Amino acid sequence: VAARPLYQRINAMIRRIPKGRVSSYGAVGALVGCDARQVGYAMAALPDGTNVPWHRVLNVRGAIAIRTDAAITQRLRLEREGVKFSAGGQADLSKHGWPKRASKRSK
DNA sequence: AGGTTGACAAAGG
DNA sequence: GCCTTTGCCAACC
Repeated sequence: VAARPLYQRINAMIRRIPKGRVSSYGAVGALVGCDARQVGYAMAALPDGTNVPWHRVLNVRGAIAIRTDAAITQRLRLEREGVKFSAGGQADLSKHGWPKRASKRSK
């Protein structure tokens, strides 16, 4: 499994995220066996027409991490999939989080 | 071969 | 409860 580049393993994992759910960098990182930062790094390296639903990946708080205009696109796509955001622009990970068993801490 | 960077996270103040 | 500092580890220069 470790034969492929790390970012490709990460992308494969993110593709596994069901529609209408969101995961976190830390969770994905733990699943692929690397640090959360590498997940974010992999996202930044994604091509535009990628098949990876990168918009389903949020930080551990359930907020969008990116600081560019793409954040707006990300939020819109998630809302279109049924993910609701709080007033502060945060999604409820305990509700939409994935995987469900590995509940993230509500910070 | 070495130093810098970064779509994060957890701990400390 | 918010802001700052430290740790992480792969990719890039």
